[in-house]
Amino acid sequence: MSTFDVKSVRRLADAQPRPGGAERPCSACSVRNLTVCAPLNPMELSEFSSISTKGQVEAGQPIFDEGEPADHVFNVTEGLIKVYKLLPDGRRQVTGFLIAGDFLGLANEDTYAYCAEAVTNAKLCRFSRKKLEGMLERFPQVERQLLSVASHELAAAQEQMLLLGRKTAKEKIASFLLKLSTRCETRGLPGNPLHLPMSRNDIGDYLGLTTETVSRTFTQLKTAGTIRLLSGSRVELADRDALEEIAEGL
Amino acid sequence: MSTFDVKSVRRLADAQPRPGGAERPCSACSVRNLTVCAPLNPMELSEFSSISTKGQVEAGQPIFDEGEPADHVFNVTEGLIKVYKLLPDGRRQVTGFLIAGDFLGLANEDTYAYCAEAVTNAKLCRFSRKKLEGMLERFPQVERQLLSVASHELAAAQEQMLLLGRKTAKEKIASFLLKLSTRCETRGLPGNPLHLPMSRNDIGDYLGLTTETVSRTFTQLKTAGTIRLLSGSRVELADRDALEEIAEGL
DNA sequence: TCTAGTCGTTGACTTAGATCAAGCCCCGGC
DNA sequence: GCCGGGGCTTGATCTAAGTCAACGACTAGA
Repeated sequence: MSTFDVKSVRRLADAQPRPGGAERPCSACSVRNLTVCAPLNPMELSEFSSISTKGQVEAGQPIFDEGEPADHVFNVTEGLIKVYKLLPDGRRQVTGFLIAGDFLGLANEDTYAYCAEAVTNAKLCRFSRKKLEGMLERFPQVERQLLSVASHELAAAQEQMLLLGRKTAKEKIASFLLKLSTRCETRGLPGNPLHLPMSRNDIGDYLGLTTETVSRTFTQLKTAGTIRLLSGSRVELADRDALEEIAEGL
Repeated sequence: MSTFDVKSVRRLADAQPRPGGAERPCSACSVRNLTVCAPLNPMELSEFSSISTKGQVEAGQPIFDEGEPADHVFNVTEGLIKVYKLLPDGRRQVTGFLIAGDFLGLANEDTYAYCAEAVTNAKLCRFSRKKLEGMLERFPQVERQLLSVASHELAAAQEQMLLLGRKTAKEKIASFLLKLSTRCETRGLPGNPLHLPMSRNDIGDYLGLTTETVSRTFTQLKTAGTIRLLSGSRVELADRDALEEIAEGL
């Protein structure tokens, strides 16, 4: 396994491997059991890891843009990534926030259908798509895992459509906080209090709202005692049951 | 291959195979080259088809509901299916309209995460999930195809999130008409004039709008000469370029 | 042919959330 | 400690789309 970093290149997708890099092996990966690599045994993992490179991106840096050749796929191992699509006039829809263990770059076309950008400093594990596809024949369990990941993402996408199309601002915020909290917990990150490193604007673009409405809704929930806004962009979900009722429109 | 129909049962998912049924073989299937079966050669197809049953559903009949055990997956061979999710108070989000060649039931949980219902009389090809999973080991090209289908659906889902979160009513309607039109064309169905057998209400629930707004927006586009409303719930896309500009917010 | 019911259209009015416009707070650099 | 600037919050106002209500157009069945 080689390494790379993006101190000097604009995009992680363009970064060249740094062959001599000393890095923790995949077997010691913090998200070992959460990713597409999970079904591999140690020996297989070692072979599989030969096509991967580890890298890091600084907060605010793009990883790839919509329309670029989709040459790589990634595993997020640390930090927060946002994925979004744009309209010509600049309107933006954030389609997902990715955390440790999430897979990035699943696409069937030869170009990316969306942009990906680091929200915080982040670390990723990068695979050449071409090499990965070659590997899949030898490791069908990874392909199975990819299908499973895609199915889960599809279910999540449908849930998000329900949110975007039919929920009120309050319901959207409550759903967002709950889903992110449980997702963090399943990845070994603190779920309550919950860290929200993304801006109000990012949250708005994820929920189909404006910054102002996001802000107002947070204060509303705070005033009702349902959440508490802490320092360091942290939120405490003070009354989870209430949030759950709000999220479902009850 | 056996057959079944749902004259006497409420749900296609519950219908029992009718072993003696005389049916066209899979090799003569109208969507042969559009579905997950596409990568199979005639011999493989014949073996593969042994686990499938063909069936039909009448307009308005459910195929399965959210939360039911996800025992089957389906290929739509004829007609129109709608897929949707509900909130406890009845608000509904249609997450997709499926036509000939579409795959239904992709899910990774043991229960369906959404409801599926026939909009028009429809024909489907049904597979037991358990048997299908067993087959996948023998036919990795089908698994590959499933991953490809899932990736495409994921990209479409992200496109729909952009629509739901950030587009205006007019942009939503224009995007909807264009996308459905091209999708019909790739499946060998007429794309212009376009048949819209679903109700205004269904369209609204797909686009995050109300019936009234859908109706008003249609008249608006009609008045502008961009579309023409024909008899038999058909729409002519009179000015495709204009529609495309509207859809992208230009 | 009449009738009842469903779906679509149109109009009048309301409203959730957007927009516009200040301030405020917090953090980093000097 | 003192700016300076971005992000966050709050207030005032506006508007796209929702709601409520009526009516028209098909369709299916008596």
